Amino acid sequence: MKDAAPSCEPAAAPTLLGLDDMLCFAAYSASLAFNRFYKPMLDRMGLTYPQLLAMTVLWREGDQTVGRLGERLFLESNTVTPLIKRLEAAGLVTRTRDKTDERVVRISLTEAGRALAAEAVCLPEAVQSATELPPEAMMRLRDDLATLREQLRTASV
Amino acid sequence: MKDAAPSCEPAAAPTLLGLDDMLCFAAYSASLAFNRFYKPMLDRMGLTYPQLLAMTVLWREGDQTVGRLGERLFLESNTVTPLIKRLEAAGLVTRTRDKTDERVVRISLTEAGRALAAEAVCLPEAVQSATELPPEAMMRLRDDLATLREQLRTASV
DNA sequence: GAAATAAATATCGTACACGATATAATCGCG
DNA sequence: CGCGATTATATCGTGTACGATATTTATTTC
Repeated sequence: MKDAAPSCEPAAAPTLLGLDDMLCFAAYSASLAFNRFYKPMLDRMGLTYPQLLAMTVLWREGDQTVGRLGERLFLESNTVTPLIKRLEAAGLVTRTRDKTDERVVRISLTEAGRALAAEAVCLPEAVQSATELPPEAMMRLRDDLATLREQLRTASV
Repeated sequence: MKDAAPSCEPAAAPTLLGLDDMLCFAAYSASLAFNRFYKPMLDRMGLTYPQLLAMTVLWREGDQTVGRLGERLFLESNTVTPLIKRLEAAGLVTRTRDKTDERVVRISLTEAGRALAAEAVCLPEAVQSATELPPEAMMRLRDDLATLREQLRTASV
């Protein structure tokens, strides 16, 4: 049986979990907490958190297309397009149509965008000192979350 | 030294992390993945994901004020108020001003709201079968995320 | 007990997420 | 070559998040 959407057949003794018992809420609230933790630093950089992620891809992996950037961030064009337009309006990236395939929009860093990388290197430091999590524990948590994400992604297809 | 906002003093050898090295991105993308994973089930229930969380608190902990609900979800009134108003419009909750303190809005489940709990019990099952994560591993991941959230929260204050 | 203050909720503007759909360019196939 | 299908990006509407601020009610303080 190949059902696309996860279905519900009540278990033997199904229990209604409390908020603090739910893995999804732990991930949700931790993600929001990261956003708030970064906020003062990102404000100084003139970026939002999703914009930081997009810039990170550009800093580390060079020019991107809208589609490729969406693949990296797990977002669709309806989210990426306006985000990139705001980065363009801020003078951090340029958007140019690919000459050989006019459907593709190529995103490149400007000098200002490249320069901003210098201010981003402190973010991991801040996380490290805030959590005081040993690097190995942090890496394990990160990898566990990445695995979880992939399991949820492949399960819902 | 008691600095409110996390500051940045470049480390000895600061490195610009890649997307997949960042714990914050792991949490962010896992949280989005949960949202997408739940979506088909939540659609059948007529709820969004944050609405499910609010309903979960009401199911498990009874009537709530706007403020108390915000504390549980780590959200402010500017997010909770419109969310609850949509639940009210859907006939799942009622909003009544507290008689003894007219500033307070008390949120209560309607019969329809209470009945919806029956459909929510399958969500943990779906997560379990999608991830095939041993209960102990799931609980550890959940608790690690809760700890991380608290560390980020107290650090940014 | 009236003014200042604080507390609880709500409103507004901006920026995501995302389903649905539109638009435009390229590809595939007869 | 032509035309339907596919691909890449963009647009639109709804629902969060959240900073700033408004509004209403309660509390404090003089």
